[in-house]
Amino acid sequence: MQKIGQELIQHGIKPSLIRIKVYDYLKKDKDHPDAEKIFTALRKEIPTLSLTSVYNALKVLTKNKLIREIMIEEDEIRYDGFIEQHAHFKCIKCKKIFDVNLKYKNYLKFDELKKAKILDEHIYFIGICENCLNKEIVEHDRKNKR
Amino acid sequence: MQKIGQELIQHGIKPSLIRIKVYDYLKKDKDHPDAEKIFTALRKEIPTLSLTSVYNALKVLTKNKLIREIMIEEDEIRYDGFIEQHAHFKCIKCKKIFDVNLKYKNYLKFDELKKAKILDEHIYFIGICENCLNKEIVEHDRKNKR
DNA sequence: TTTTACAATTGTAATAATTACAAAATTAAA
DNA sequence: TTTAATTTTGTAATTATTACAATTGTAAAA
Repeated sequence: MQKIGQELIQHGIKPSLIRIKVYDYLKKDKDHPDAEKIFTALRKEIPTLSLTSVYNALKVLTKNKLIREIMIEEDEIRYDGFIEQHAHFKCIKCKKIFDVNLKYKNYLKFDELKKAKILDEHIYFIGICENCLNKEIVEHDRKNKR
Repeated sequence: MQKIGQELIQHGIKPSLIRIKVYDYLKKDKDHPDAEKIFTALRKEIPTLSLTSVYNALKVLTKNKLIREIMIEEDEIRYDGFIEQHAHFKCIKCKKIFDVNLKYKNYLKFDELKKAKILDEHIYFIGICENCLNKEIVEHDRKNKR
């Protein structure tokens, strides 16, 4: 908690309670939550909390590169408390986003990007996760049972 | 034009005028337009065209994998008439999306995805393109000129 | 050709996540 | 303590996309 405050300061962010709590929450919830989920969770501790404040905190944290926005399907922004290079997999059934470890090459060697300034990069997959696939099989068997 | 109709049929899409025109437009406009831009362009030929119809056509084409949706910044869907594997680079200044040729390995070997069903994958970069970088330099020089 | 059925198109209204903005509260500085 | 600056809150606005019902168009059957 104290340590998180330090981390914010090191990244040029004034460590207000909300910012600390939002960042702390993102470090603990590995499911890549959206603003609403963070809001609902933190409201239990901070009853006066507003959704706008959560968005504000997320914006500041993103701008200072402590967290990352994940845009996969267009109707929501999800947030990731870890900025180390990794990819994502989003299940279209359960909407969960999973981390995917990915040690890939430095793409900057590609001609088209040589003279551009790269600020961010993202790799993601969309599909159906193992768990939801199994559910589908069970469902299918149930319908065709004799 | 006839050929495009054939292509739709081959992908199980009934080749209506709007669907043909939308797909044809996407094949020609390499700037990865959004629905609005397509609508504005095609309206000149088809005065009765509605924006909803453009969205409908784009949905059908996407579902049948003739085109691809590109979600990079959360406030818009851009469309790509080419489904061959490639990445994108979006400039945050001019909002253009560029193609990036990318011959990368088959990621499916990664453990996390072994048992999942992958339907789609996407790689993109965000930054400032060469052209906009140059503009910034010019602007900077102009301010500091002696 | 007429009838019928079905699919495509249109127009309007709804949706909903995010942002804008101004007022209130809090914190830091003088 | 007073003042200034920043953070937080609440409400309203924004806006791309979707839902939906009505209309139009198309193609097959009689």
